[in-house]
Amino acid sequence: MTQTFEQWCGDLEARLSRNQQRLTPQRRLIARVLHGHDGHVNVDDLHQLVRRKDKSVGYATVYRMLKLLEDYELVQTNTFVDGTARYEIASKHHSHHDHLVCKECGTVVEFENEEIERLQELVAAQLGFDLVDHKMVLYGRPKLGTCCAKH
Amino acid sequence: MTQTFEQWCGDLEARLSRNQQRLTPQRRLIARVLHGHDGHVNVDDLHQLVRRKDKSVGYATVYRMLKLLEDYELVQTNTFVDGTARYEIASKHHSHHDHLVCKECGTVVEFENEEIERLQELVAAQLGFDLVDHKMVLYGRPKLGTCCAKH
DNA sequence: ATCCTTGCAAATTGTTTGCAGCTAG
DNA sequence: CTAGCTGCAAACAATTTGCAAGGAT
Repeated sequence: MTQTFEQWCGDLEARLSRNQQRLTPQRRLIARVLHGHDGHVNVDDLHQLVRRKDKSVGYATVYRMLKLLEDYELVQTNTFVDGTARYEIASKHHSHHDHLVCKECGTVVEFENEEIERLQELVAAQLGFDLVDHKMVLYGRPKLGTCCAKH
Repeated sequence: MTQTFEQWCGDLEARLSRNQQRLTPQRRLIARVLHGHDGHVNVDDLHQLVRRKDKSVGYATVYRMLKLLEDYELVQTNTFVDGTARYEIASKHHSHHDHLVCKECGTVVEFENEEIERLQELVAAQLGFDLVDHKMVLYGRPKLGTCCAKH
């Protein structure tokens, strides 16, 4: 279930104004670019993309915006590709997914698995916790010599 | 199933000499401290601990040693506590475990779950991969107001 | 007028590297 | 002697921060 930019940005604006913060043109632009991207952007690329629309936007603004979105849980941060932070939009209206990384070529595949999620809740419960969030990354080698994307 | 330091260090020495590398006093010391620690050490603390035994050991040596151990898969690296790298010994003789982090106080709890591991292999297989490795971190909030360790 | 936000540059943090000297084989 | 290893300091990369100026309420 995907969410339109307007909906997502509405969430953002609500959160911002609740904290007497503003949805400035720069922030809206960054939000739009991020929402349009298919995920796993790093800061550098995001900054580049934003600059294609507005040369004046600075690096720090992108970082600060991402931090905001992170705090508001409107993006999900990953570091599994190459250690540097990568971002994808997230919200309760987007269904949760996890990632599998190909050890051969680095391609990232997304997947969902209800069963595992259920077991994770169970495990947490057994340890005395309510499961709030989780990160799971699988690392695989492609079967049959055929690789996911490249080669 | 835990492994003695001697066994683990044997593995290390074997790997090293296979690559005409040496188990120097510094490296042995770092190995010993690391093996004695109960896990999730960061480089800084490890360096401190090592220095309590030998003031002369430098920061870079610790980093280089950890990289070695990582390459040889004799340590497992985590970054989930605060983003900086933390290490714990690992080997085929140590059973695999995953982590749950308390959102309240940051305490890390370890657990194992056969069922989830099986499902992970299944998911990978369905996507056309052989599962090589995985990382899973659960984030939880303690039930009943009682918290894991602190407070 | 106040307070949030911005871009820039400088600062910080975590980690890696170059190098001259040292050490084991 | 050769090759690996060390400590130190400098280099690096990713991210954060201080600050003076700009803009919204």
